[in-house]
Amino acid sequence: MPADVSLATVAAQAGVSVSTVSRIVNGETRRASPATVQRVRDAIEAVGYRPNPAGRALRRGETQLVAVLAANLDNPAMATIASSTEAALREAGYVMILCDTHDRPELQDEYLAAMRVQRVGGLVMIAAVASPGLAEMAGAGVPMVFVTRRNPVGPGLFVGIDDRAAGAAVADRFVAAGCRRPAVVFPRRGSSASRDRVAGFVDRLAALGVASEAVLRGEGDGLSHLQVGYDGSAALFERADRPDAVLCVSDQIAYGLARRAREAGIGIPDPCCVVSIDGTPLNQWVAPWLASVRIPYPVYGAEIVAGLEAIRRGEAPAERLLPFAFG
Amino acid sequence: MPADVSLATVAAQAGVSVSTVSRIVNGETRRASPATVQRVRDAIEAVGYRPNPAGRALRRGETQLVAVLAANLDNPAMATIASSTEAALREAGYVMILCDTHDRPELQDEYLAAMRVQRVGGLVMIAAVASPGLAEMAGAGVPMVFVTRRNPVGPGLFVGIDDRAAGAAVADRFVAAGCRRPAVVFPRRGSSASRDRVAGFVDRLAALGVASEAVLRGEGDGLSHLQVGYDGSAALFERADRPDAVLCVSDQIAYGLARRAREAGIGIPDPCCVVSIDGTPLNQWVAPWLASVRIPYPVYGAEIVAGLEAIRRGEAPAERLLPFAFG
DNA sequence: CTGAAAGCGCTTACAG
DNA sequence: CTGAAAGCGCTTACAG
Repeated sequence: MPADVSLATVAAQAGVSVSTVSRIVNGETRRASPATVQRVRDAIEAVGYRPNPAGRALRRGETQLVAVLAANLDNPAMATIASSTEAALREAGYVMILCDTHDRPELQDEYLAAMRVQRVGGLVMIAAVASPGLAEMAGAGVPMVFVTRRNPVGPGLFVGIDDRAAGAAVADRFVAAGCRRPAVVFPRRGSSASRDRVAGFVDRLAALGVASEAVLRGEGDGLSHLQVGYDGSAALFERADRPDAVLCVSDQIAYGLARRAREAGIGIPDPCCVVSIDGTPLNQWVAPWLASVRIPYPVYGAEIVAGLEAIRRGEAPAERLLPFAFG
Repeated sequence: MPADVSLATVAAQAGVSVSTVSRIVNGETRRASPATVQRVRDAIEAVGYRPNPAGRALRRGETQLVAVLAANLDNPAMATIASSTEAALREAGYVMILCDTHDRPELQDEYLAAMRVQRVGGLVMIAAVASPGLAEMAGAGVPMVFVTRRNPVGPGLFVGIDDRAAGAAVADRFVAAGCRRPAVVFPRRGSSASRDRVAGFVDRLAALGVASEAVLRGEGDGLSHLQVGYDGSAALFERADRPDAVLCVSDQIAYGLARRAREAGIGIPDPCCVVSIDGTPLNQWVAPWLASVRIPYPVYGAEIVAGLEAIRRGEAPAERLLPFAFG
């Protein structure tokens, strides 16, 4: 229905000027008489008017578009964040542009530049990677929020969990369960999130009397956490003194580890229990043997949008740490 | 870098009019002298000019935006399609807007209307549902392609596989393997894809001597195929004459069935072998017991964009059926 | 081969 | 309380 109805159409229908209609469309109602407001609203309704975003964007120098740059949409956790962000943005009147950077700095920069040209009203970086353009962008005045991973090249609003605390919680559980040989599997070229989870785990174990050197570490390379888990756990399972409890810093790493365990004939959770940090719903279906720290990804969207709007209002960007829990 | 550089900036720099610059930017080079073309190109380079999409959209009445409406981004197959579509669109100079309809007609219509207002240059419907607005949209002249599910309310360009043939291929395999009690699990309120897979399976079995009545059917409700598999397989496993071979019309249904089998203490693939249609990479990691017909989702993106551009060129929309294979 | 001008739809000082 | 006018950046007949 809206296609050729412009402000002018409404103005003609209501018998007022386009200026007046524009003001009312934008909520500037107190400067108009109640009768006019009503007449204009009726006219809008009657002709089915919806503002043309191009006209508005041209004038304002900014669109209702918000770009989400995600490192890897094939990762279910990121797909869930993207999905919840989409819903929250829509709710708030924005439209989501989605870009998959494949964790590659050049591609991230290419997108960043393209989104600048598009005059997006905000930028959501899910697992951002360090890149020249990222630093530049921060200075451009576009509201930006960093999800899951902190801004690798500067300050910035962060939405995520307390990663150190999550790692520590797993350490507590292992010790409480009487595990004797804890291990952790993580990506070698890790993000702030991975690193913090590992550090929180190791530090808490140390505080509880397990020396850092006694904690086995399995590192894997590559973008795919499935592969990281598979590769990173290989050495652990070949040892004579195998671990009896392994922390995987993501669900996908746990899936990769499970495949390795299967091939090595090692049972999970007995004799080796596995805990991951993510807690994606899929676990219950395909990995019932897996215990997890559950991250509330479905609520990330709302937090991200709230953060974006806080920046837009000029508030000082404060971290938004969400609660996690075993489950 | 581009932010306040407009056609006028370039024109001043090159010492020509904006008309001339505009033409050259748009590839209209043969009407200009080679010297001018060169001068303008240098100027563009020098000032880092990139056309402002808002100005262009306002003038042309159409943007470089293409909207992808997906029924459920939490479904890995759809996430993979979305991801490959994003890459192909970017390659072709478009920008992807992503919307999650949650398989709900009202939400789909809301998005359709919003995308119309945005003046998107194309619409990609991944698993579209029937809705009033969908029929309307077809008449609006926006290029549209239907992925996975055919247009439920009319004609339209389809990108997918030959679903009947995929079902039939599974029937062939079951018969060749000497299975005696085949079954199929599918969503009760299914799409064209589900229905065709089931029909292809049943018809081929009939042709091979297994009467349609002898094929056990498990149906499940709801949007989640995980749940569909869990619910739909319950009755199958309670029977005295349990199936020895089950076709699940999607990977997720197979995951759901597996959970049920686990709880019922039934082994897979022995005594009951399971085949699904999807063949997502995750299978190898979390469901090594699962055989699949593999659908080449990573190439969907390129096909979708090719289809969009064919429509745009005014070609008659022909189906684009992609090859599938066991693996 | 090139440029001046109109107009896409919107917002916003400014004048009244 | 309301409107005329300018201008955001672009494209495209039209004139030369």
